[in-house]
Amino acid sequence: MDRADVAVEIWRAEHPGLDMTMKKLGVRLRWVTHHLERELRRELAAHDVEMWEMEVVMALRRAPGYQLSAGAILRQCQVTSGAITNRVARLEQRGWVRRDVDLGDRRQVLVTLTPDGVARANQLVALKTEAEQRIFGGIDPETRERLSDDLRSLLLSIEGPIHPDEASGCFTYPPKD
Amino acid sequence: MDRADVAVEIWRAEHPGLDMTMKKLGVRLRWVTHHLERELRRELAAHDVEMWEMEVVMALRRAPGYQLSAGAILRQCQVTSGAITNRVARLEQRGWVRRDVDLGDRRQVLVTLTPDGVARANQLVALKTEAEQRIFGGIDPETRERLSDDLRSLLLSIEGPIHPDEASGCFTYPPKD
DNA sequence: GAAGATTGACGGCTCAATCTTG
DNA sequence: CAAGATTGAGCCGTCAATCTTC
Repeated sequence: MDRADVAVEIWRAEHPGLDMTMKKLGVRLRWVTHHLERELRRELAAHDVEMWEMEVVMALRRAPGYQLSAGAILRQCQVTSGAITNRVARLEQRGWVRRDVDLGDRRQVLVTLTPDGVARANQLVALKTEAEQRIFGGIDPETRERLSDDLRSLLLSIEGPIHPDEASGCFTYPPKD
Repeated sequence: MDRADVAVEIWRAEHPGLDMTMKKLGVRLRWVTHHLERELRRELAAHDVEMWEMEVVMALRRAPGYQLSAGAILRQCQVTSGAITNRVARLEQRGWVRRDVDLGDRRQVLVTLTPDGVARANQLVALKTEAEQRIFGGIDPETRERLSDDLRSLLLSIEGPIHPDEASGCFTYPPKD
């Protein structure tokens, strides 16, 4: 009997016979994700890092040359362009990233991790891994892999496959609304 | 090849042999949840409702007598007490809820759905169900149920079982931090 | 003193408007 | 005109301090 079972009990009483699988699935997804983020937030807070810093730094850490355009960052972080402008500005002030105009297309701004930024990013990888292990370590590996595979199917059904070739488009978000 | 496969490719290249299951699991969880919330947000926006309104109203809709203490709402919505005070105040202003002092324990405030609030809540149930079907409808029922079951195991391993008897404690959040 | 709710300062995000470049 | 980034206004959440009631 988990949180989702209890939550849908009221609906089952009102509308017996209805399939509650999707409702339960939604509740469980939200809560597990919530716990994961909470755990990560705690881990980071102990090292004076905040979630938004990690999101940007990790996106750059994965990029070739530790460099991404502002637009590419916003697609990975799932926030608006205004938010990215502010985030990058704050990171620049702390000396973790550098901002340059793209000479090929002067509308774009290229954000690059500084050596300090790379060092910081490498710390964060470890912290993130610890948080993940603390949250996901409680179930047996078999269940964990099945879960990951099924979530993969679901994610594919929502946003379709990602082609690794189109490096720049890897994380592009569906058109707009 | 989904978003998670692409994202961990850089780590696989740097540290071959490492188990990436947990990392992928984390990425997929966050993105699926993100899509679910985005879909729900769009659905609600079309009816001039915002997420925070729905969270509070739905929590009350499920409660016996459509009534919950401010603290109970806070535990279901996963926000701080200050946020709840504001949310309830705004809902009260729109006439969806009523606020009364608990006569049994005058420290507590009891929040109750008004008839207008109940009507509104019933609309929202339908909207939420539509969003869920749009997000979860793309995979076969078998996978969906397995996914729900495995997430149940994971959620139980994180927060333990919930006893339906302790009605008031159903959604209580672990001590503090 | 502890628990529950409220308040206000502050931070970060969204949104729309604007500017620049293609 | 379209695309990318920046700006400022407004909203909402967190956090810490405060007040009331147990």
